[in-house]
Amino acid sequence: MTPTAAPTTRRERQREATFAEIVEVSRALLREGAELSLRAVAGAMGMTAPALYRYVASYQELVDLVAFEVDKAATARFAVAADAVAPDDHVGRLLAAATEFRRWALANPHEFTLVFANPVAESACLRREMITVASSGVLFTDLILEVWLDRRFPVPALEELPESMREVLADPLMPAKVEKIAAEDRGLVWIYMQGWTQLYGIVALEVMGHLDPRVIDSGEMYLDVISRFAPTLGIDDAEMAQRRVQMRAQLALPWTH
Amino acid sequence: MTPTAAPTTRRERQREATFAEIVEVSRALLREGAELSLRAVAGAMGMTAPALYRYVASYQELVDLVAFEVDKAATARFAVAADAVAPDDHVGRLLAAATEFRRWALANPHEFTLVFANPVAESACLRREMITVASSGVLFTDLILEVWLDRRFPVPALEELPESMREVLADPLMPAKVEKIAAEDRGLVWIYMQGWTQLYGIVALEVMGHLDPRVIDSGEMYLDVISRFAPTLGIDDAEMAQRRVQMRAQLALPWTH
DNA sequence: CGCTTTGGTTAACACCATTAACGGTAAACG
DNA sequence: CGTTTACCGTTAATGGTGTTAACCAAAGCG
Repeated sequence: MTPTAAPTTRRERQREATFAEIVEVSRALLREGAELSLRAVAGAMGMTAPALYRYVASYQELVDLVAFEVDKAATARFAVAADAVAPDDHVGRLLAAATEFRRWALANPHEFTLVFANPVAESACLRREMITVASSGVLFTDLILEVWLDRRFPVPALEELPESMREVLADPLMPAKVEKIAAEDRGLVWIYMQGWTQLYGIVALEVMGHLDPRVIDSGEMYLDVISRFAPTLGIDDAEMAQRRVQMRAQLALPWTH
Repeated sequence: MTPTAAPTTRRERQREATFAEIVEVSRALLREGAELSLRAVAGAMGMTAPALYRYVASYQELVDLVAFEVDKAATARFAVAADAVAPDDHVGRLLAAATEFRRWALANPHEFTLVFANPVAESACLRREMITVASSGVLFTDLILEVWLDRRFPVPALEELPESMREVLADPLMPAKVEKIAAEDRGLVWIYMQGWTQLYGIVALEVMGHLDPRVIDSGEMYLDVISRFAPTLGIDDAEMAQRRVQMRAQLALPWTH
């Protein structure tokens, strides 16, 4: 999947195999509710804890690694949700991915917390760099770009943006895939950040439970957030009303308990 | 502060004293970066860990207790920030409190995470009930009510709200202080939830670091979120432009490192 | 074949929450 | 006032965590 070079030698092949197994077992562990621990991971693959230190430098590094992989796997789910929509319905694809993001987060709070509610400032540079290429980030930037290429909704000019943001938009750290966007259209990245803030906010709030449980279950606040942001993406009220009824179908939560 | 009854007897007085000390020491511990642990707390007050079980049932209960107290203390800071504004400038007071919320969160990520990024679903009922009377919640509902009593910005009628929300607004679980609001004006609670979602979203995102660091430092995205929500509170663009320059002064972060 | 590197082991350390058994002291009661 | 009792602390022990050190076997390589 991610061949850093040519892993020709047998040693390196086996090494990467067990490395992959470590991450995979870790994911399986916290998918079934257990919490990540070196001993548990090692035990699940017939090893003892200190052996893992031949592969990861510390527990935190394992967490970062798993977080990265979980993000990748989750993003794949968002993508299939988007691809279930007609390919020329770009707004529908974006909304489907967003709704699947919420659904996934509520169904897998552990994973969500691991990836999105773990302070990255404390983690090493490793995590920092990983986030700049976070799969979920590039997916959503892609989907928004897709919508914009279709609808050409107004995008703020660089001049009307906060001064300190211009250099950031010129070379954003966060996702990537910005090269596709012309310099004068970089205001689109600002809109992406706005949207990501909105989506992250409501989903994190719901996952953390800092909202009336009934509001969470109904998903109405989520729909409201999306609806209020819709005009920014060139979606008028009439269209959004229709989109809402579509989205409600996808809102249902597969409660695992 | 919270006399459940008459703590006349000497025993009960001393008991509540050490109880208060436990919470206080806990707060001091994680304020200086260390993380909460029964041993650390006990050690800091010249005791051994098992002794704490005379006061708290479990580690989780201590965490909940401390979280509640941290929220109370932080809310006090938000309140003084609001009170530093002219008492008839209700919007100014609300914005000052919100900005102080962000500043506090970024300066004390540990505390913020403890209070606002801890999944409450997993905690016992204790935590659940506490959140329904969370200090920060009642402060912000009060401030918004204050603005509304002054400006009477439009509030959605119950009929135009999502159907499932009506009973929630009639008797919301989250903050409190809803009794002040007439039944036909309960749409105001919906607006409060919208605003809280916005504020929580951007602040949590910044604290967790899932945003370009330069964007966080500048605070521009925070200002943008507030600005986009302003019209809902009856703040027009011209006024908000003025408010922004006021807010930038308060934005500066007292980095402790 | 011998040497080295790699990948595992066990033992140990320091920390954590939690429980059980015990003791002293101070309040409460007759 | 004396006795009892309940409270508040202790130490000891259990089982969990990440992490390091010392050691050892096997695979790779000259």
